Amino acid sequence: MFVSGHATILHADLDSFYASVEQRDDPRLRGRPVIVGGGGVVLAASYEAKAFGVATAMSGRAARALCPAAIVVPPRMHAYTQASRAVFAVFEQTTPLVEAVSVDEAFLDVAGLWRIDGTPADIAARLRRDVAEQVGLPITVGVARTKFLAKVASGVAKPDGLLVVPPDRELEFLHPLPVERLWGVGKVTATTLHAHGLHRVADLARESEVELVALLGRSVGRHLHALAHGYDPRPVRPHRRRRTMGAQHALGRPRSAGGHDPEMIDATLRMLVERVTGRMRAAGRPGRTVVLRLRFADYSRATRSHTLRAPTARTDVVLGAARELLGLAQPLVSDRGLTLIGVAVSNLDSADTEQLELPFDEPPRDGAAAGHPAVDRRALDAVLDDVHGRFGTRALTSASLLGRRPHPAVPLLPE
DNA sequence: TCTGGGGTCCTAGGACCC
DNA sequence: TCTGGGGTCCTAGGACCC
Repeated sequence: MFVSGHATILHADLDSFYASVEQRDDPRLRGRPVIVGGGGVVLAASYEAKAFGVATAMSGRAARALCPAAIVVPPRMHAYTQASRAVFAVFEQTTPLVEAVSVDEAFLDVAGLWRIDGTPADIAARLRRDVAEQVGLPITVGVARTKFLAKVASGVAKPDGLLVVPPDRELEFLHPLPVERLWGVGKVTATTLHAHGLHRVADLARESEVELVALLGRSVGRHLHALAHGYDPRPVRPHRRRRTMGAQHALGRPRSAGGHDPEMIDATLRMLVERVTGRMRAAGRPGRTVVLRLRFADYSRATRSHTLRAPTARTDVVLGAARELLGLAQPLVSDRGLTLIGVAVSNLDSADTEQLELPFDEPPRDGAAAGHPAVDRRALDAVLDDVHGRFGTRALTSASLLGRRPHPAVPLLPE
């Protein structure tokens, strides 16, 4: 067993985030069952509502049936974003090693703060107090030696709690828990495990890695075997960058047999692309792969993607690609009836890379860009110097892309 | 329970290159 | 000419998370 090291990782998780913000901002909602809902679905439920069985992602109708007294309020995304920023500011003032998991959740590594700020348990207690005083929201913190155990600990400690898992008592804490508590065990995996008589983490820990891999596949099998033994080497990684940006919209079931009006679908597509590319430009993150997501009346799904030659955040370019992809999927659309449409862009770069463009006099044909008659050699050298100065030698490696894939607007990508 | 909107990671086959 | 192995990129689908 691997029990060396101290419990220095915090998992901080705001309780029923959206609902807590609503209760904070409207005293009449405090102590009462509150549902934040939009589009007929529960986005968040206060603990008073959860006591009736109301859960996130449940349909509004089902939630009202369980808890007729619940107060339903529409979401105020802007308020939640503001609250999230304020909470993350408290995290950052605790330690620079903050890894955001979502708007309401983060890992903090406090290993280096022991001497100055006290034990991790002290730091966690202070963090909870600071969030309550400065932002007015309840937050639960789990403290353990690994990210996974810290996360499980916060889950067990909810709501408004604090739980430390000492390194020498990890398995004692972990093994009685149901397998669904493991990060990465969802509906499908849980069903598979149950079918083989595996219900608790202890059951999992008794299986060999080979057996779990045979049952669940290489990645999931290995992952769960490691977690069941308390092994999780993943470090807290601050400043992780988003890899995709997307937007989607549910259309509802088509009324006529012919499906939704094509003009309405195109307008939706345009709206989604504008939303995504607007966010990309604001974040300075152009991207290369355009992904169209579709869902149909029978709940089947499909994705179609296209990778562009150069990253872009331009609405017209992304919209053009998205329209082509929709055309590609037209047989499915007319066959099954469209109920949801989504656009995402992945392969995101940083803006610095997009601005570094090589000024060709005319689009080069085949062959290496360097030395090509259409290329201004001095301009190329200037760009390479600039790239080298900004990104170092790795960027120069990337500049060889030019020779392989000449294009009028090829960016120089630092890998 | 018939489902919103935003993400991450893994797998697998085919194209293509060396 | 036949044959092999290794690696990367692209596309599509699926499980999972909040």
